[in-house]
Amino acid sequence: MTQYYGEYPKTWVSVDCIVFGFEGGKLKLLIGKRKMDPGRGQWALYGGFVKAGESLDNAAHRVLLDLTGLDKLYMKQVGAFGDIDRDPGDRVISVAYCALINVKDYDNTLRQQYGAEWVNLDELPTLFADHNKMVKKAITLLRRRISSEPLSFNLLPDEFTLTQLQNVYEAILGEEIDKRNFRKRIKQIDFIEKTGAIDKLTSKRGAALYRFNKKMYEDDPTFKL
Amino acid sequence: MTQYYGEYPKTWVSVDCIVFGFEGGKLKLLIGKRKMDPGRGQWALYGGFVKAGESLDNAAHRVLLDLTGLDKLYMKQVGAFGDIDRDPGDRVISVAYCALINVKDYDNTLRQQYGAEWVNLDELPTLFADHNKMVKKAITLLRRRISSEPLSFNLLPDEFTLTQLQNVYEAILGEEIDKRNFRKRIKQIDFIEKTGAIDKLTSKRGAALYRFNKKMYEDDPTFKL
DNA sequence: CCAAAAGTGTTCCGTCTACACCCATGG
DNA sequence: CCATGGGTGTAGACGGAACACTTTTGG
Repeated sequence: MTQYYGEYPKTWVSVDCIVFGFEGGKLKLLIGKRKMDPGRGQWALYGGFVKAGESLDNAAHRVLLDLTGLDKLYMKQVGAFGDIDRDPGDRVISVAYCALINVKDYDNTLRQQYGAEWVNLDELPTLFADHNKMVKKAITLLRRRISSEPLSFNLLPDEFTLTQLQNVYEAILGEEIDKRNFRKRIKQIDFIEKTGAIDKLTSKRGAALYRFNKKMYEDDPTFKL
Repeated sequence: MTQYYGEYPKTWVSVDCIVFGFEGGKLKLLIGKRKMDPGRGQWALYGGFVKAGESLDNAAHRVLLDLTGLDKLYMKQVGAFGDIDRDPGDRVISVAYCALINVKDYDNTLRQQYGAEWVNLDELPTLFADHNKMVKKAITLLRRRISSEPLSFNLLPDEFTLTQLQNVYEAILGEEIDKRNFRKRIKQIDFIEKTGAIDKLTSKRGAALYRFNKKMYEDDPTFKL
């Protein structure tokens, strides 16, 4: 059957999905109770074993769909975690993936069906195996990338106010940003465009709604916030 | 034997080592002819399968030592490559690692013994499988990290001239840097210290030698070049 | 009428950039 | 004596940081 590598040992390889969400000015993480031994019932990232016929990227998408119903997310690899004892069950190499969504885009009924929970990042419980380590690395990457990649828009509805956008940046960077400076910088960015619509939900006065123009971004993907 | 995950499929997992070197103002890559089918005789990164009892990090170090004699290098994970057809032999997931050394620190006799070759990065041949893709990603990471991590010193002898240091930056960033501005910035960095010695090899006048003070760096690892 | 969030400019300071000449010496 | 690489300072532009008040309107 195997032509070439038959003599070499194989290993279990899994993927774990780190799904960040945003709501109420806070960054959250999607976790669930582990449904498998060992560690059954423990809080954990959504993960599963990689099948023979699927790429790592595909495995990450499949696992997330199977376990949470979430589909078609933009996912980015965080890295491979390969310590011998990282998994208490057996030697498993795991590749972590990271995704960002707006909490409201994940239907609550669906979420409950799957038993998924949003928890504030600053109130994160101890997770199964080395999952906390994975989350930590994902946040580091996120912080590094937020100012040069248009990631924030994944965490917001299609139309958003500048205050919401600023909240995302503050949540990810973990520090306050001056409102006037922030808005000044946003104005210079062509691919964040005013829609003309007004949001009346969050304030009495109403706030202008903006939109991320993907086409315009792809034409000129250079910016610095 | 296996307690928990017996029903799940296993996969071959390998590590591939990207070793960058620096010499004569150029960034180089260490490659060798593949000694295994398929692809025997093709240029390739140094790689090998991960054993049951070793972590990914350990596997990377072992493979490099076994195949090149290089030991105790600082290695950083580049990422996991998991496309189904990335390896023409069979389905293998590979984790790429990256290291930096000074070409002169790799004894030439040893190098020839192992059949390793330094090739200029801008004259890189087509490598086995997706190894070119790995190298590309490693360079991207390197560029991103060079200005906030003291990586450059791995590519130089213990004592180096400022011109050499500048050459490293230029080779990695792929652009020319103004000499005066570069030296001005270096002067502000405490952990790059003048040794007092003079290098008379590369110029008639002689150039002051500098050294990376690791302790000082660890005391205050914040800098920006 | 007042609480709550939206919106708006200017000044200052530090940082980055551009730029050209003299120095020391081995051959 | 000259070719080669080493070493040095300044002025102007630019960008980031600090900072406070007015507007709108629902309740």
